[in-house]
Amino acid sequence: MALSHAILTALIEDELSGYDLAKAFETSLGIFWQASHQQIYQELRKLTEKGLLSKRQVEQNGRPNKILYGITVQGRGALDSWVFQTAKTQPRKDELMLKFYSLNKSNVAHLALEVERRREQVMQRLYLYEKLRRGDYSKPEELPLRRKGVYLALMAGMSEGQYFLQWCDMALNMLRTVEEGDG
Amino acid sequence: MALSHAILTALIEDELSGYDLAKAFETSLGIFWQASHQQIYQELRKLTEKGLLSKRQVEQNGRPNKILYGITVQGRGALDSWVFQTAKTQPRKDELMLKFYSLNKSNVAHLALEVERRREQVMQRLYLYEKLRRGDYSKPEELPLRRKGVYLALMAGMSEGQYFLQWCDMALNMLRTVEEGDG
DNA sequence: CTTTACATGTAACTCGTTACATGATTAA
DNA sequence: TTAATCATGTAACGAGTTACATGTAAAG
Repeated sequence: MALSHAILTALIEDELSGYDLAKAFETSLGIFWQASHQQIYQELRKLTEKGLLSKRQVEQNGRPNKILYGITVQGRGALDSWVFQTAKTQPRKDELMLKFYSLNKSNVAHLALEVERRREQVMQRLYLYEKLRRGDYSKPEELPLRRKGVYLALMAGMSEGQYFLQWCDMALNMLRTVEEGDG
Repeated sequence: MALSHAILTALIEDELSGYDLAKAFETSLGIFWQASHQQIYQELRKLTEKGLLSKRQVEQNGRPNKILYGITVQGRGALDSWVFQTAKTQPRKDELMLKFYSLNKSNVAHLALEVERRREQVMQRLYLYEKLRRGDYSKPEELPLRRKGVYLALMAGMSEGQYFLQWCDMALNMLRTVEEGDG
């Protein structure tokens, strides 16, 4: 049930459209939560029906009109009490890692390729996070409290990425040694 | 659709029951994939219907009879070709990290507590992984190829856990400073 | 002329969780 | 006698993905 809370979280400081939210899930919010626009629009409807969000149409010229959603008083209440509920450990799933349990002579080259591809993706994410860090989060000590929280999430995302890059290098080394030795 | 492949993966070397599989998802396989027994039994039925698994009853005395599942020739084929399909990046979701975007004076103490609890859970996982590493994976160079793959997954799980412990320490430090400063 | 960005939705389906359901054996 | 381990399932619901559906404007 955390998508609803992720959306409420995104609306703490600004009113956003469904489209804006979809982008937010690709950037800063996206460090630890993602959602497709299809999921977002359905959830926005539910949250509005429950009175946790308000909506208003915004006319635009040269562009499609949009609907801006804002968090209501009840919405803030729901978000605040959610923070106090104990989060259960998020299951960690990764298809690529699962594939390594099937490592054999015929797929070792392919898996090396997939690791390289994934390494590239993680590098791009890290580049994005680094821009955020240098931008709004360059002086963490001086940030208001809420932003310090976002900073901590950003740091978690960055160090996870950095460890992954190190793992990639080790794995690629091992895979190449195996390929040469067997190949 | 990866649960089916996770199950096939677990059966590469041994025949296992649904119950055994549930345990496997809590230990070595569980590093990067988890599933409940309810999910497992349903998936076993589907895989058997598709001819990717075979099953046989095993009579036991003093214990309930069990059903052992084994991978069929078609099952191995499906697993092998799955490895060659490009894995899409697994979305990374974490409710606890999401909560940090709502950090404020009234919840800072609670979030510190949740971080401590999570730290403890991760420590326990690391302890389990360390036992595995010292056991079957103490000499990675000498492992057969498939086991080298499992070793790499294990290393990924371990370094992810270790980064997380470091992050916890940094986060707890920051949260305590804030509590003192504001409290 | 083609792609990207802007903008919002529905329908069908699959995946995953929670609750329900049962029952024997062993260790504390 | 209480909890843990062994052992297998169904039903209902909620979460998430994929496919379908439409249309304008700006940039290359």
